[in-house]
Amino acid sequence: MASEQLEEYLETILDIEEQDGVAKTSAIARCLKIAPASVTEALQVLSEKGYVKYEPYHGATLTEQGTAMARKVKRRHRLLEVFLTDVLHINEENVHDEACKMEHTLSDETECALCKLLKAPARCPHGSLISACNRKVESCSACLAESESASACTRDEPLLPVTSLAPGQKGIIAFIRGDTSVVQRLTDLGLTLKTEIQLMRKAPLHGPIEIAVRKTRLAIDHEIADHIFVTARAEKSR
Amino acid sequence: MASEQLEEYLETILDIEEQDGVAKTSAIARCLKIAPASVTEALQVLSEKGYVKYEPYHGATLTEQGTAMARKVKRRHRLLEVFLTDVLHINEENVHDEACKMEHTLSDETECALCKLLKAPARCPHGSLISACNRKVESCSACLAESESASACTRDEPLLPVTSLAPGQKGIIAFIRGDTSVVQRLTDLGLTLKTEIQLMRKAPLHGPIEIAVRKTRLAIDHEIADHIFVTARAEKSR
DNA sequence: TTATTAATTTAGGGCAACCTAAATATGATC
DNA sequence: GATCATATTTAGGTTGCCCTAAATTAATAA
Repeated sequence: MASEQLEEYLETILDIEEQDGVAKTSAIARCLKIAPASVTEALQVLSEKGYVKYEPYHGATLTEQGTAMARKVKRRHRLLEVFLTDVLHINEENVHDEACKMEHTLSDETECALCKLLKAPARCPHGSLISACNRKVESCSACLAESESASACTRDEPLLPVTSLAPGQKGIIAFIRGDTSVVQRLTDLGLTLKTEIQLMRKAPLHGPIEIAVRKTRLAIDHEIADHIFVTARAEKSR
Repeated sequence: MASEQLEEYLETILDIEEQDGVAKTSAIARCLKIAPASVTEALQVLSEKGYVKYEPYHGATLTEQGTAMARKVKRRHRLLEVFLTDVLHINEENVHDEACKMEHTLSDETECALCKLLKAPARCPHGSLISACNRKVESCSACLAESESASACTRDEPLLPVTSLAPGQKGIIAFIRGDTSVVQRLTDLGLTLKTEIQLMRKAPLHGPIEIAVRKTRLAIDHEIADHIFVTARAEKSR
């Protein structure tokens, strides 16, 4: 597990990476308001710990492990934002900072309980997608059925929101965010677990996306798409 | 403001002080699982910052400022415990540790919002009394009336739970925990704001307490007593 | 291709919190 | 009142994370 500060670095690197492809020292320094020299040090540590691939003078990119960790923290951050906004009605301008402080102290169990309380929200108050949790479940019904916040196996393969696929890219549906009603709605469209789907086209700015399922094409709203998560490769059956 | 670690020390010192009168180095070290030498260092820092009165070789006691800070953190801890238990249904054995981590990252605004959400609970799941907040309000109605979590003036005089008075000690009712219905109930008993009351006798183990109001004596349940807070001295009118 | 500029890293330090080992004070006992 | 066990503090060291200043590398322009 990384320290709170390293988690903060990972989150920032994820953000920058998503925009620029690679996180340069100066960009990280600017985001975190930390001297570039300190960032270099941190990158060396993160690299040793296996969270980033760091090429001196050429910036850093997250490893698989680093991406997973960064996404986990981001998920917590966004869940907290939803909680602070919808449940506690905290002033909008304080929500981000407050979530930033709290995100590092949330256990898996509490994260899961919070997710249940908020009914597995898809987006944070600022409209960013909340990633799937890393419990090995097929839909949120599994969580909602639990009376207590039990611990479950964690996923061994990373889950991608279908909207993050590149046009032409294929994925296997592996998790549906929501309860049985959402699962049912998707089933009606032919979107069931383990089905291979291909993303055809994405309308910009949260518009509908066009996908291909079993040679059928369909366009789905992003509100629905936000509930579909895929694995990039087919699940190995052994 | 003290660091998270110093807050942790203050909380511990409060606990020990309430039991033993003075917090010895070794007792603090034992509670926090930290080497005694490190505790000495921390006490020196806390003393410099004005949070404790520290007599080398004789332990430390909280100053007024230190007590206020320690109580504030404790209040947050207990509110969080109520939240984790009643709202999130976190496993009992994890509640304390989780609250311990979160208590340091809670802003005044969030604390207040949480208090409203939980309807100003009087006790944590382990039965310890939750202290009053430090907003300058006469009862919880003032908070509940706010649509947003506004910031308010803070109290300049510390508030004591009536149950913490020593037999014979007097106090002035300064805050009633609860909404108008609680205030009404207490008014019916003659317990209104600014009234001087004297604690006569305390039954052990959360039993009823006997108080004197305007020459009348009455016995009140601890469930009711938990809602009455007093200031030790009469308010200065200027 | 070389020179300059800008980004980055290295060097050298500081501070907060922790540690262990050694020194010292306290309080109880004879 | 001296002695001894125990508690406490001081000394000296480590780690994490930050800083500034100096050195180095990479990118760009002449």
